[in-house]
Amino acid sequence: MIELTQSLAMQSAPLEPSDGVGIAQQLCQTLEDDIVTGKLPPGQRLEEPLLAKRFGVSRTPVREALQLLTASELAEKIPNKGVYVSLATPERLTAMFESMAELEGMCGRLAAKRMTSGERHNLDKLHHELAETVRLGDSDGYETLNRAFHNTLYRGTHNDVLVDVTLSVRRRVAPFRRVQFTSLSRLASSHAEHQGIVDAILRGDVSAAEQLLYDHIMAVHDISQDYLVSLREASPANDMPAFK
Amino acid sequence: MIELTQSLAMQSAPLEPSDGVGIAQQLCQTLEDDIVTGKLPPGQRLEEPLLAKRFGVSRTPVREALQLLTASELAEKIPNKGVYVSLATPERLTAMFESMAELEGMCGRLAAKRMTSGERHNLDKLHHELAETVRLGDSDGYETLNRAFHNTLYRGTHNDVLVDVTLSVRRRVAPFRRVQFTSLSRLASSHAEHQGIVDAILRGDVSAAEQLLYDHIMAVHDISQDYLVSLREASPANDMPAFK
DNA sequence: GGAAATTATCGTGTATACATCATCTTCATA
DNA sequence: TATGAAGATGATGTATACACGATAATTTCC
Repeated sequence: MIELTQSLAMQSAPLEPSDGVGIAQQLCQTLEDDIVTGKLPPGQRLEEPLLAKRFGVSRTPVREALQLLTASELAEKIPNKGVYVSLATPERLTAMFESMAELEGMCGRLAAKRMTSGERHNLDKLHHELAETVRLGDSDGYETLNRAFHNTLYRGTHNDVLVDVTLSVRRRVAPFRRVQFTSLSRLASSHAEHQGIVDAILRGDVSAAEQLLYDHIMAVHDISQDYLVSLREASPANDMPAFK
Repeated sequence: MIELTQSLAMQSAPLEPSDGVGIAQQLCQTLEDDIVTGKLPPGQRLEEPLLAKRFGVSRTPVREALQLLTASELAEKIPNKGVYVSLATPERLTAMFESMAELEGMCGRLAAKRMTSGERHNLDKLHHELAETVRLGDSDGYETLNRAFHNTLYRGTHNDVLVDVTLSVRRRVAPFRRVQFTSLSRLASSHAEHQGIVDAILRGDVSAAEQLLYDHIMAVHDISQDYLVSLREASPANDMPAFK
């Protein structure tokens, strides 16, 4: 737990206030990245004074950033108790995965119906670029391109609201989905699943696209479930207070 | 526009700081109600100093409340420009309705599969209570019970995340969905549609439940679209600045 | 007289200070 | 020695003050 506290207390990037937008947004982005990448594990407490010191700003933008995180369900705010990185229960993780799978399936069905030929081509192109990262065993590269792959699918629905909703759920599951990329064999099977999805989209098979995407998401469920259990067992998360 | 400014400037409820929770949450709830009920029309600007004066609090909780509104997409925050009640474009309204319809259909499908007999009984009971409000022409009562009816459906999925997502989208469309209840004939047809939905749920017909709920939501689309157009034509909303 | 530049005003973004609440520690008493 | 209460400590919730940026009006110059 010491190293975690250190990582919170350590001075970080200068965070120039005269950037494109406010400091709070930058803070939120930074914290979000740290949460998704696991630097800030689920259950970790986020104290305003520490973060303020770390980034060399006052408490106000920190508060705002924490509020943004809370709004996107990446963190939990407990009145008079503090803010904590969200730590899901196994049941809630299952619920998140099922929702994600349903949403991806929905997007796939609509995308298979509505994507322009240009969009379909882009998807296929990303799929081939992903093949290269699999061959190299480049899990970081795969993760990045995989995100772009799915984003392309979402946007293929031509429904901005649906894109927003899907992205918000994906952000919530991201900290738990991420572990799949540590396994090279999972990388390969993920890519194999993509193949079927791309085929279905290209031939406009709405049912197949929906079903394959649903399965594609649920395939990661068990892996993440194990990861979550290990987190809840041996982590500083156990001192996370419950709601009253 | 004068009456709008007045409604913003007028002193309101005392807003005791020692309530159950923080002032910001109360503020957010109040503003949300005002937005949904149309007291604050889409496009209306929300200025921190005005709201602070109105509620007799400082700018800090006001800022927090506006941020919460922004997070739930009920308001838009434009850097260095202010916060405005969200005013959808016709395209975005269509996207919202389609998303809502897809989500309701999804919930209906899962609910038809998973609801306990007790839950199915509750749904049927609510349906009969709704019949009474239709007979009386009580549109306010219908709106309240209708909300409970759909909530019961969502919870029937036994998936908390899906419930959250669906509720968040419903909040976003609420200001535009609401106009349907002003027409008594729409009240009657809405209830007639519920009949088919309840039947499908009770007999566990997942496909019918999904399809009927999709149609049930989309039936309101045209009405709301007309309402939106009338809003955008004759409202102070036109001075709402665009993103840059 | 018109257009452009400058200044004044207003609102947001950030920082600092104060008040309130919760928790932890300590000391006294049974 | 154990238990409970009271004070100390620290974090959150709120309020006030200052800085920056934008917009609009006025003035000046062409």
